[in-house]
Amino acid sequence: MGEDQDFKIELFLPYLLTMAAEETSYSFQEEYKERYGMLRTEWRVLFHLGHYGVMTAQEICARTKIHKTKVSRAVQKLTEKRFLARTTDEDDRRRELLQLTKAGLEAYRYLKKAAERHDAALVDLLNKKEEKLLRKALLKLAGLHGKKRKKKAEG
Amino acid sequence: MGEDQDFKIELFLPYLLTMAAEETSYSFQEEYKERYGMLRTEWRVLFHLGHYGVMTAQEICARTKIHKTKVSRAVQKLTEKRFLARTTDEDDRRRELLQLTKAGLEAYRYLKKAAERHDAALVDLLNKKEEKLLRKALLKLAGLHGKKRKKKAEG
DNA sequence: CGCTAACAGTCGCTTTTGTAACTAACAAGG
DNA sequence: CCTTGTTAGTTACAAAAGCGACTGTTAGCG
Repeated sequence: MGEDQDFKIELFLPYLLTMAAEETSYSFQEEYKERYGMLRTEWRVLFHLGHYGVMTAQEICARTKIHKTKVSRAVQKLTEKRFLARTTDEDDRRRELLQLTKAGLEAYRYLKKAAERHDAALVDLLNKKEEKLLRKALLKLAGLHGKKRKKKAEG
Repeated sequence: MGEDQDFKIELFLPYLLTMAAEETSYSFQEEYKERYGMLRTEWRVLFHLGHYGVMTAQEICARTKIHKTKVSRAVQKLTEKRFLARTTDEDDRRRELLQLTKAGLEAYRYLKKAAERHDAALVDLLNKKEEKLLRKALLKLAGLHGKKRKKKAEG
């Protein structure tokens, strides 16, 4: 028992990714939590709206892979905070067009800058080659890569 | 509004890491969830005990950075499942020595193999260089690279 | 039209987490 | 021995996530 030499959990990719994600998210999380009382999903929704402009909840779901109930609740919270405004799409009354308010846009700009700072601090731990390959590999693993998946020759 | 070209959330490391972690954890999660009704923390505790042998909850906390209440609850669940046995350390009656039962050890062996399979499938998406640098970079970002374990016999 | 299916988004309930306060055991100084 | 402080682990309660079922709207089809 103990100390098998073969397979260590510390090198298991999902484990390693989770650890790295939690570790690196922590300090940035403080910013949006303390300054704006936001949760992670709220920050993500805010960021997407700031970045892409008007979107529906469904489009945010598709892009982030966050479940629709979670997005729905984040949109509620952001609305309460007066960071976003919702209007029914008159061409399809099921849809709601989401858009940041002025205050939301300000928060977005502030947090974007903060994110850039945090990202730079992290990149600082790596060398150029590592950074480049890391982002590339992560895009692949996250399934956010353009369909570059190699298909296995099937029978 | 929309489409700034400078900074994309998709390239923000904490975001990318979280996405990759969630994506890659999903399929493996099914295994321990469906087969053993385990939660993620339970699997991690099980794995550490299987890998390192007898440990206390506190040692698991230190190694995994999981909060002690979460570990405590995972230990409870694993005990209910008869996957681990606890004995008070008579040299320090605050401490509890945790050890896998036979059933726990079986589950550990099964899940370790499953983890190896999942890891291999992920590595398959990358090339050799990417894989090597990815793990190295992740260890750094996760703050786990300090502990270079010696090959010395276990003591 | 009237029916059924699909979709956008919300609500309610249960499970999990986070946080702080708690118990019990040790340790060190007087 | 007592006091005070620290550590291992648990418990209680509130916040958040997960998941199914619900409302209202559109789309397709006979």
